[in-house]
Amino acid sequence: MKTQKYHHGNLEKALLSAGIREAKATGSKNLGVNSLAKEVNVSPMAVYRHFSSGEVLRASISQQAREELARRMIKAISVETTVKNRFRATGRTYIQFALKEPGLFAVAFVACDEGPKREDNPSAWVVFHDSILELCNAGLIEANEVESVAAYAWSTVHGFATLVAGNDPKRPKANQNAMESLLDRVWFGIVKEREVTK
Amino acid sequence: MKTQKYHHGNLEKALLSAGIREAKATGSKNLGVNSLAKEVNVSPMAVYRHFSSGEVLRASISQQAREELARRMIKAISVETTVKNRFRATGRTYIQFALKEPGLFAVAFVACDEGPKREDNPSAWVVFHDSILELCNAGLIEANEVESVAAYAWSTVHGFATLVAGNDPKRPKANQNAMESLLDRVWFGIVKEREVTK
DNA sequence: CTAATAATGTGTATGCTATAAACATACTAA
DNA sequence: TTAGTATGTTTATAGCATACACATTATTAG
Repeated sequence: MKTQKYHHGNLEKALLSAGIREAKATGSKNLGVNSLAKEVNVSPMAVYRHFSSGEVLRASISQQAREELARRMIKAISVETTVKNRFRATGRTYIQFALKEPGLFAVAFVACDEGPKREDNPSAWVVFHDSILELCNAGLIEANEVESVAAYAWSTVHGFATLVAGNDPKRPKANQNAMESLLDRVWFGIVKEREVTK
Repeated sequence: MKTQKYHHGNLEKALLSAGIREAKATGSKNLGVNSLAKEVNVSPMAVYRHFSSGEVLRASISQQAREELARRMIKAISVETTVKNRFRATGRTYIQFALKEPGLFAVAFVACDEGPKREDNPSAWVVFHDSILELCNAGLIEANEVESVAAYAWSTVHGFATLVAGNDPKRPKANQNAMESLLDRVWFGIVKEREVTK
């Protein structure tokens, strides 16, 4: 057996996995080069063969976290049958992600200047935006409203998720009712008076 | 003249001021114990006479930033004459704070576990919440809606501010129109169909 | 007023982190 | 096989937070 072979095999993936594991457990703490290197039984400098800096490593972990969110959104959408429900499912999934995986969520959306700015694949933003284009195609909103609706709905859901995932004592109560009530209000903010007048 | 006196005079306040200055300039970078100590011409260890750790120092700087936001909200409210406009002014001020002072905004709302959790004074949250209680007293929303409206409106405004202050390429356009359009939608999400039916 | 004490500063030492440079090993392709 | 490339390790440097010992000033009690 060559348990301790010189070359790791797939250090890059191992580091990202370790990062995700740590993020789930403790959020953005413990995502340093040294601690992650130790976690995968490799010397700290080995990390730099795969990531040009600790910041870049963390940016990649962050991207992985966002892509995990996007996958959950896609899965949630797939079982819905109406455009309105698909849209709503993206928001619900986003908030539930923050509730179930607060550490991952925190890592996913830290502001980071670094990183090669690769596009997330899949991208939560794209999934979300597409669900709004669907609303437009279905005639529920006007074409010239798409961007403002996107900014509004994304802001609300992201803000709520941030608050419930955080540890602020003033954070909103994070139960199912509060979430659905929020999504109700988002919907009213999107359709404005149209729904009630028609 | 005793320019270089042994005791500083008011090191605590000087450190907080230096922190706010740095935050305005570069956000949460450069808020380390050493760099702030150097900025006020004092040895690093002197900092610990006033803050038990670097984290506590940063938490205090963060609190100062939030209080600055609260003061701007109070000022903005003071010139408005209707409950609706006062409410709207809190949201507008919040977003403009993020636009004009992105570094300060970032520092104000970093999730921090540390710090003695003193109440902000004045508190942006309290100012905002009070403006919603005013909506209730004016009969624009029901008493049992206050908390859900607060969570919703705070989430939307906070989320939008976070996005426009950040450097995400997907961030919403940060112009005056986008902000007012967002505030319009928030209002529809609050009053739902009541305004159009009455 | 003076001496003890508390408050607030400095200097030095330790251990942690990031990362540069040089060297070692393993994989791959001519 | 052997040269070259990819991927590790070791060692060294520099910065940061912070403990500990000591210095200076401010305050307060006798």
